Amino acid sequence: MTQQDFPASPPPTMADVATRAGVALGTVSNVLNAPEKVAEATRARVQRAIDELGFVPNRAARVLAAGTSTTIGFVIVDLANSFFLDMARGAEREAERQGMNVLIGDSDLRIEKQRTYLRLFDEERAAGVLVAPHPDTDEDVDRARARGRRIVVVNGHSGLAGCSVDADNELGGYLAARHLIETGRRRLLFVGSRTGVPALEDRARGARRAVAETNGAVVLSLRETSRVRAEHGREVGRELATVSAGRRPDGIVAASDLLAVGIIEVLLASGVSVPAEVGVVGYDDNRAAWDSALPISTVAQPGTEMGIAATRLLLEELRSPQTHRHRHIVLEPRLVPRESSAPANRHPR
Amino acid sequence: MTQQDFPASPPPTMADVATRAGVALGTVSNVLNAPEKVAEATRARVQRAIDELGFVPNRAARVLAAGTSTTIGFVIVDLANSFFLDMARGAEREAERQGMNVLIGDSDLRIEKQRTYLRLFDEERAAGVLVAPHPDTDEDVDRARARGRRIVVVNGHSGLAGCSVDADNELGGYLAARHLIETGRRRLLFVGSRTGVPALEDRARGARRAVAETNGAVVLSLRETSRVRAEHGREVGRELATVSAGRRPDGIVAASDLLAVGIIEVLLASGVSVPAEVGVVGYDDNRAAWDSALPISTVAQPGTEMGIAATRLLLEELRSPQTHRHRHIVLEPRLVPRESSAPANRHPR
DNA sequence: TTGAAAGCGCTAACAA
DNA sequence: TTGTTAGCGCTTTCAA
Repeated sequence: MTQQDFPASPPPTMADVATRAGVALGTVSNVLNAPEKVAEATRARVQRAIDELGFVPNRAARVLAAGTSTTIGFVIVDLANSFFLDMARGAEREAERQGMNVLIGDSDLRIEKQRTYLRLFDEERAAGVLVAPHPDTDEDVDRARARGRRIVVVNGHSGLAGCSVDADNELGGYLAARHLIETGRRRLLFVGSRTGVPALEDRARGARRAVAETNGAVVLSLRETSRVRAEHGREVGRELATVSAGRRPDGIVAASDLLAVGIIEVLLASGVSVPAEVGVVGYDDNRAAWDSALPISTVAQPGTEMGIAATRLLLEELRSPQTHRHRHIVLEPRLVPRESSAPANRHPR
Repeated sequence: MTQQDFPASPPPTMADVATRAGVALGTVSNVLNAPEKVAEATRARVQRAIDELGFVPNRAARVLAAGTSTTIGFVIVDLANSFFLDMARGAEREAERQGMNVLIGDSDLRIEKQRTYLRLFDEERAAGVLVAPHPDTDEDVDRARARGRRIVVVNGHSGLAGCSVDADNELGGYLAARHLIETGRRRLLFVGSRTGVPALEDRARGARRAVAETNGAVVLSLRETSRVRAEHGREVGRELATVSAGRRPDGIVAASDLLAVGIIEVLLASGVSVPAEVGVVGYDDNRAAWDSALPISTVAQPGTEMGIAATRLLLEELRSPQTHRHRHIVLEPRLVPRESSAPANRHPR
């Protein structure tokens, strides 16, 4: 275990391999890219030279010469949210199946970092790009698309000039609200609505539809929040705790699990019983929200499926650019009932 | 919003920019890489041409010509484990500070995928590579290093010929065991030991040290498991549930949070009270383990700091290859006491 | 300060 | 089946 490294000699090139194997440069290239064009004996000899030299082809040169890459970039708004990680998993699985690689850039909720990675993949001439975008901006994606980059937007905003894959947020909101209604709640509150964020608007709309189906037996109000993290939930929780029980909502649809966590935390601390007095349903089935002492009912998003679908769309577009028509795929979420919305007539724990 | 894309004309090159701006190719390159060498008027003219054309430099060509890249690859064994995600976050933050980019390859616990990504970054001639490796293999990393690739191993195995950053697992095991002893436990069990996995051996050794300090007042036994996921914990839990209370361990150090989750789940379901009868401490502070109804005490790993340290080591090595001496950095974990190990004389909830 | 030209390592078309 | 060669788009001398 000596400290001395091998001298940093430049890595061997194809020319080195060719010399060593006593063949022409093009033959080495063929051994790598079209082995069937090379006689078995030659192939073996070249392969030996490759192994002996530890030759690793230079991808930059390959991309430059061939003008194509096998790398797909995935720009992800927030890897800590397991919904997005599921997408990445799905994308990688599908890409691998089709002989491509996925590299992940984590925007970490920052618009500048999203821009940085979009730009990076653009400069690298990635075959194509998947983006789970920051909610507050389309422009970077639009700009890259205008420059001819192939981009599929996952969980983004519709109406863009390209393929996209989304979850059915209207249905998710509907499922959550209907579940609360079915478990006996009559005064619903949707927390986390925000005009201008289509996903949240859709969820609120779905909740409204479920309420409308009751023909007035159930009422719904909306509460905006600036963001959808736990701290914003706590703020809402504090408000609710001051309301008299008779006027307080008895069913809450939160726009995210973390929001739900915050609300529940404060309610419980204030002596309001969840789910007996107030039922709460979150959104995302975020693993980071499983923190809560009380398991949170939630609407699980089809993350893995979305990643797979997006990758398929992208590869389809890359492989037949002329016949390709942009598509907009919508996948369905799934209600996951847990403790936080258990029926009021049941005694939890 | 027409379906018609812009015709897929090839992206503009530096030559196009040069022509449009009426300057030479090299001048455009200088505007991008050494603006101070170009007269202001020329610079502005070139910049205008760049903007008008929507020129994005081709990184493959740049890497090829310059022989250097600004991209760092990070091969991560399991992104779903928030410990590793924290490392990625740390690495990105530090890399960004130093003008580099980090791209993530998720091995997803599979050795072949780790190999694929190592190879990919090698082919791309990434400036350097960070690896949080799969526990069962060094060889791929060793091989790449032998070929002269600069690699820093994070949370890996020591004794490798290069820089590395690790958490102090011995200390972690010590902290967990001492905490249990201080909260009144006398018969400790370390679950998840496995010979051949240094991190786990170290934690067990730390636990042993804490017990040794009691001069016989506390005893420790070890229980191996094949893996450290929740299912393996459940198996152990079932065994413990059949043991009479007087002979059962009253303090458990689990090698992972998920292991702890599984153990606790079965114990509670079997009527064994946690933490009153058995105190449990997990390891990792994994967000995915916050699922548990009972918040798990744990040893939190310094993930972010490890990512930062690893990136610093890598960049230091890249920037001064000759004077560089490999280093092995060890960072300290931190005990996070929660419900699962609350003192026996306290009545939880 | 700007321009011209020689590669960087590879692919692919064509010749032998 | 194998060899030859012209680029791919950029950086980087070296001259002008």
